[in-house]
Amino acid sequence: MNMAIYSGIMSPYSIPSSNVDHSSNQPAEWELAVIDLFINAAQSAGLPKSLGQIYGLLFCRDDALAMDEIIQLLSISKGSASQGLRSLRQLGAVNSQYARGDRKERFVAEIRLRKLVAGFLKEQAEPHMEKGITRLEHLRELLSEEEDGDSKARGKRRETILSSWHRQMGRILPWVKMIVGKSDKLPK
Amino acid sequence: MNMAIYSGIMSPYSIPSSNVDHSSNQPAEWELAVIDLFINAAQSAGLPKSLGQIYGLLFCRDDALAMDEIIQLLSISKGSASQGLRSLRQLGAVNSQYARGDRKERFVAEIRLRKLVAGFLKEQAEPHMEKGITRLEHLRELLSEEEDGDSKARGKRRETILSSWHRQMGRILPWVKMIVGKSDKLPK
DNA sequence: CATGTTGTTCAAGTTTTTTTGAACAAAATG
DNA sequence: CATTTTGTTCAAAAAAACTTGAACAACATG
Repeated sequence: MNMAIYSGIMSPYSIPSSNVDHSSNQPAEWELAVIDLFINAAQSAGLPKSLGQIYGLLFCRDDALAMDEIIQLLSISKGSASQGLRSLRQLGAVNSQYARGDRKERFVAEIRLRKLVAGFLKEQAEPHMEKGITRLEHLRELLSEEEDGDSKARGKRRETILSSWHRQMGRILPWVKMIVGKSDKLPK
Repeated sequence: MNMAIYSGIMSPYSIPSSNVDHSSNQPAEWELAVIDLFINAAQSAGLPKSLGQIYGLLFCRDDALAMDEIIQLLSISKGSASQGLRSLRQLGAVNSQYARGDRKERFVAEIRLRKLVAGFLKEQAEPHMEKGITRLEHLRELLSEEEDGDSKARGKRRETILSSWHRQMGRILPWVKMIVGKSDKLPK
């Protein structure tokens, strides 16, 4: 860690006045508001709070942050930070860098909405569509085993509806990506 | 509970034997599979399991079901049924009917995907977009109070990005409705 | 208006999800 | 290769979400 800064003779809390320590600046009020905004966004997207928190912090900063800085700034545990960052990376919401001569991995937020949406769809929506196919097949199997009668006929009608829904939902995803993709560069 | 059905003495509410009691038919195997499918769909949309369960059951049936039938068929509590049905109605996923001369409210599933998606967006997505506006305003306020400097400038850049995202997300919703709206009648 | 039926509410119980932190692994350093 | 730094894992604790059921409200019926 930053032994040079915190250990030794210097009192633990003294900050070299000439050298502002960007990384452990406590979040400004507006940053806390942004973090809060992302906490809410995450939760409404069915993602854990800590994901929103971490992403929000990184979103606010210009410089990449290391894990220990994130832990300190957000007062979260090592475990949450590690797992949270892994999920965010998987979602494509965070990218990591290695500064040369530095052992720490540092993280920056992906701020292109297109990428964020694409990652979310790929990780969240697509798996469900996949699972949907399997389930529909299972349903067809069960129906084929059913003895002829009202129930079976009714089941077949339902299977038709579900297939149609599945098809239509599948159509939406590419469109969403496309619409968000447009004007990714901030318009003015 | 269904005293009328199960106890012999009270005749007024007994059901004529010639009339098959559709409503308390235990779900067929394929129906259980459909219910399970909706349980999963609900959970992946961030809705409670019981919503999926109830909707799934109604989706399978041609005839409207009363609350006590739902409770019996799914083995859930009165409370869950009542609250679940309320949420489903609010989402526009279920409609209720009153048969003449019957005190019970009976429920049927809305199966037009267009309506389902519209209801979901209206109840889930739109509120978040609204809240987003408020939060962005709050952020602007905080920033206007901030003293000039790097932090404020950075905050303003972030505010610009968030506004742009908000605008773009707002654009998606109508499109989704439109795309799903098309070919609502099952193609083929 | 007493009674039985239907539906709602909400505190308490249950289940599920998320977070924590200590133990462990990996990798750089001297 | 012993030590220090960095990062992961996972069992247990904490928190959040969901379900239950008993008490209550509303209302029709006789």
